[in-house]
Amino acid sequence: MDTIKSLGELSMGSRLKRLSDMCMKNIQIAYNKHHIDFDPYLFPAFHNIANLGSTTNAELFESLKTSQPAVTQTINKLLKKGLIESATDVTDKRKKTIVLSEKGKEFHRKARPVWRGMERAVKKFTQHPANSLIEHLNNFEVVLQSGEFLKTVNEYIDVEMQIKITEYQEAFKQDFYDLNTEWLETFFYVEDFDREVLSKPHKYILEPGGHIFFAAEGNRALGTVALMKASENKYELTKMAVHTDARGRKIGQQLMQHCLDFAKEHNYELFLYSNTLLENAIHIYRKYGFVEIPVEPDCPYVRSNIKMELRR
Amino acid sequence: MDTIKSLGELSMGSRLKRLSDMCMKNIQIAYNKHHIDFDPYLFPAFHNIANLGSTTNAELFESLKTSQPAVTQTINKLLKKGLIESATDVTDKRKKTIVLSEKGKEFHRKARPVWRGMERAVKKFTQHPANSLIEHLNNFEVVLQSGEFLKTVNEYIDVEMQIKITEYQEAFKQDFYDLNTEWLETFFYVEDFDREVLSKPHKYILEPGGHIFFAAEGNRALGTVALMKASENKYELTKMAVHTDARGRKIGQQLMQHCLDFAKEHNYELFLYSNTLLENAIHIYRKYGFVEIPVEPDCPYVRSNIKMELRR
DNA sequence: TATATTTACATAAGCACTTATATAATTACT
DNA sequence: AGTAATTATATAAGTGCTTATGTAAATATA
Repeated sequence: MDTIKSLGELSMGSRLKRLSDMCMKNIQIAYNKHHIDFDPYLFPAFHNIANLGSTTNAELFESLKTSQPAVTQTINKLLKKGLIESATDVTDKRKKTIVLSEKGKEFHRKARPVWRGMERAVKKFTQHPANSLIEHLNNFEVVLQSGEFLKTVNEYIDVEMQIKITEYQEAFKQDFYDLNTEWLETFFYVEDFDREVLSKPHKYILEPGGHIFFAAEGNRALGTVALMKASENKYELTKMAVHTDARGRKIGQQLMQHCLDFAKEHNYELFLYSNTLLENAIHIYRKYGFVEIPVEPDCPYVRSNIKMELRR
Repeated sequence: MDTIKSLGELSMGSRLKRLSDMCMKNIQIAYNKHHIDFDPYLFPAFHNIANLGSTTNAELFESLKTSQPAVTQTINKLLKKGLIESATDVTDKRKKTIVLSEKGKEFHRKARPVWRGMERAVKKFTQHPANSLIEHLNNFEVVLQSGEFLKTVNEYIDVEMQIKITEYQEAFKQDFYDLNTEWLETFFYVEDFDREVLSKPHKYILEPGGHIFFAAEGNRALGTVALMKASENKYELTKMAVHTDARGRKIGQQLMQHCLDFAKEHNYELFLYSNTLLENAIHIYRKYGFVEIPVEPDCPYVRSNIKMELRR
């Protein structure tokens, strides 16, 4: 027995509200499952701010079609979450200029595949012909209630978040530089020679016969690694870097496995330089079959105090 | 610029909520316009209680598919409005038996044409094929925002509430009795002879060549009037009564106009007995052309102190 | 038969909105 | 130029839901 459903067109308002609640709840669960700290109610406002670049309370009020206090309240929530920043306008002190914070921009990049997954799932269950609005609502409600929608959302998000290892591509040139300098800055410091090599991958890595790979989520590079030719079939595994907000997704290991497969296929012998400070990295190297060998006196990296090679 | 709309499937939750709010607001306006003191949010619960006859908190919880506290809160609102009554169950003191109050039943009868109008309007704008849920929502939102929905709802409600004057019909026999005794009880008292005549309209009015008319809203009689044959072409206008909760809808005047038209067509001369206490009634009689004439000594009604006839 | 568990309903607090109103800063008007 | 009107945003209080928890009555269990 379902009164609201059986009333059909007569309780359209309650019906829409109930469906909205169910929809929001499902989306919230999907966010949680993928460790996205976000609230579905904030989405339209956040998306709008991200799209406009810089906006104001009044502008959001205009495009969100809610009440002006609702906009103020939403802005406050986004501020509290640290996803946006606001400042009083210089020319008009009544206005507040709202922009995404660094955290907000980072979040936006991170959440994009999740949103793509959600959109695809909603479309799957709602983009089909029906003879009335109620019929559409009935259909959608069934998949929301049965858990089928949630299952599909999660599947689609997983697909969208899937990491693919790709060859070097020009679109990722800047990422190659950024990903590497980021961790260098964290653990050591970026030398001029690093900058030179990282900004000219063609000259220093690809043209001499080496390879660069990226771990990409959609069109976003989350990690990289390079194989630099040392001699005829000896290659140095280097320039491995993973984006900080992609930690825990085993991207380093996927890149490593790809290099190993690639090396085996082409009959390459691999070696690498590292530093004992980087315990996690070295742990992974060992796990994948690298063993420590003596560092030669003329080691090219000042920061390296350990050399390893792949035991075949 | 409409962010939520342009996001399409991606902001389905917010979209449904916004539409629900718009829908509820429109319905609320329609209620107000027709002087129905009701809240669209209460509708599913109220309808359920009316349909089940007697129910409990738990039963409503089951069929409304909301949270149990929401049911309690809704029940409290309905109690506050006096539309329902609740009592602790005799066999299980935890339970609360909920039934419509007299006011609730009366309201239910009164609101029925309004609901029919609302349902027809929603169906008009949502019962058509579309290729996706979003398309349906877009279409419905347009008519909600433009005011077209509201206009149609009001029109349809007006049609559903329209009063039609009908000949005597057996289905309204009890209404003929009830409508008349109700006002007699209010102003005077019901005599045995009243009961006799009102319960046997065939014997006392129709068979002697008289007529009975009803003012009906759908299948509900809201008012009645009779023309009793006094002599060959002289008829007494009598038994005029209008339901209390239909006051202000000019039902008395419609019945009166019908009698005048009918009398003219059949070349009847009309007269009536009344009481000067009934100021409003006498005002209307005068307005429609009745003028006071002397009451004969053998006046058949004890309660009448005034006699009027139609100046042709 | 006494205690634990379950059931039916109520209460409290929170959330995302709403309307009504306040508070500044800016613009219009005479 | 000084006051009034308008604009941009904030605050307060209310609404209809939610989840979490409380309370009393009925039922199960030992």
